[in-house]
Amino acid sequence: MTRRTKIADLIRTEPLNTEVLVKGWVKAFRNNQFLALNDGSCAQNLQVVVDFENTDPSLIERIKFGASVGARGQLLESQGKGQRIEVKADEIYIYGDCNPDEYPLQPKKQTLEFLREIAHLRFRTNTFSAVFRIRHALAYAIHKFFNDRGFYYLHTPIITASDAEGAGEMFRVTTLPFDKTPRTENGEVDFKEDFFRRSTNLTVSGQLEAELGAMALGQVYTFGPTFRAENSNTTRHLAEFWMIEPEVAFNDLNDNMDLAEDMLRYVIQYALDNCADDLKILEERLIEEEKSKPQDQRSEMNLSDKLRFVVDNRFERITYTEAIHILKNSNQNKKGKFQFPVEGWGTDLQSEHERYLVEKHFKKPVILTNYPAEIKAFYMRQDEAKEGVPGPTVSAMDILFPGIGEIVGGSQREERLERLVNRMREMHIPEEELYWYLDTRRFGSCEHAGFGLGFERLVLFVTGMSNIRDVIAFPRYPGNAEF
RNA sequence: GCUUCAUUAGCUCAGUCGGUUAGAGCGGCGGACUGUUAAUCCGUAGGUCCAAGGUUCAAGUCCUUGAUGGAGCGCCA
Repeated sequence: MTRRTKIADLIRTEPLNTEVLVKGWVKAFRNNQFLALNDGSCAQNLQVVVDFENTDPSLIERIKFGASVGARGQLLESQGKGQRIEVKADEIYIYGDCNPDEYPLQPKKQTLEFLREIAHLRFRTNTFSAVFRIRHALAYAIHKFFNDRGFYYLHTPIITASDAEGAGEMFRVTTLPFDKTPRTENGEVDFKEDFFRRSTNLTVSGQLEAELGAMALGQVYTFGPTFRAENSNTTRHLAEFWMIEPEVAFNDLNDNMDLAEDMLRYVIQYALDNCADDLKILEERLIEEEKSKPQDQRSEMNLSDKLRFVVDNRFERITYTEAIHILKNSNQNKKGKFQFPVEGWGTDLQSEHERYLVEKHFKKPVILTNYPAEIKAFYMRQDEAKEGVPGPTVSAMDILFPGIGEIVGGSQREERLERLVNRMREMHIPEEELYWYLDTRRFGSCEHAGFGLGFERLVLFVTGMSNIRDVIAFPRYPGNAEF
């Protein structure tokens, strides 16, 4: 009995003139004779040559686009031009029929919007199978990067009682009945009756818990799902997404930037080294897409050039204050071409400003640092006053990528108890609720830093896809939790 | 949440100034061909023009409201 071989292995080892058994799905069936088979193990299809004169016609009839089939036969050098090897089938097996009358997928170009509506089937397209193989490779590369550097993978809770993380609206987690919620004497919902005996939510960030781990394990990272109940309708936001959050004791802002930059460069290089075929599929897709765009909107670099460019060049590092200066003096601003004119120091940058810095001015990834304290989170380390900087700043850093915007947000953390508590009071963050966080500053506190990397934004960049809903299997966003 | 664009065959789209019976390509189905590469060739079926209301002699086409989808903005990773 021949054992099944994966197509990727056959293509790699090419065991010519041996009997093989392959199983997969029909991608094309030409001429009643040439069956293109894909089993998901790689981007390439394997050609199976069917001896249509000596095969039961009722069997051949069932070889339809999308059907699950198997073939047993000799692996031979291909007589045709498009491929090196092929299987000359002695036997064809039909495992699952696929009625083309009802099957929504067709062997032709389909819009991403249409495929999103049939996300349960879109894995079967070349584009999405490539995206999800690359997504896997990137996830693996991230674990490898951190593991090789002596980081510990820390699983932080998905359900949290703290709503003080300040990273956005949260989804409530409860087992209380909606029709007759238990009430206290004051008429408020009585969370003492709830599952956890208190109000709980889905996490918006594992950072605070990661900091706790870093204060003993030294270097930790999280890689898990994150939930934001914001009513965000953009190509770069999801209600449920995956985030990587390293946290390192004794690191300062510069170490933090180095770590983030090394990591991004490493994982992108990993994709270049290990996902060439899949990247090629996506690159060709992009080239086709570009053709329908007006000349001035076409990008100068193709996908692999863009990735190599990021790997080969240091990111530009500038302070928020310097960025404001560049923006104010830009021709774009002077000519009034920004929809939002660059205001004075202290307000957050609009995405058109970030895009200008990354895509027009520096033409490479940019790390913006030392933002005004006013517009950043309470836990970020307060900078010493500096000449030429109009107001208090914090040791924050945002990494901006072309086409994506913010891909990483991080900071050196405020390790000085008194400063941290003062800041929390100013920002009305309840100290009692975060006593455990403050304990790290009470006992053996030290300099430390970390950041959050939006995994889907990374996948977006590497795959060259344009909507974040197309780089996660089953996207959750306002009004949509299908599948 | 705001702004804006779209919604016509299974899919992608065309449909002129409001005017007769709404078209194409791909896909499907039937057939031919048989070393093909999104095979090719011939034939064929397929429509609640997103929904409701309105204007008009007449609406796929104009107006109002709503639904869904895209893009941009805000919030951020």
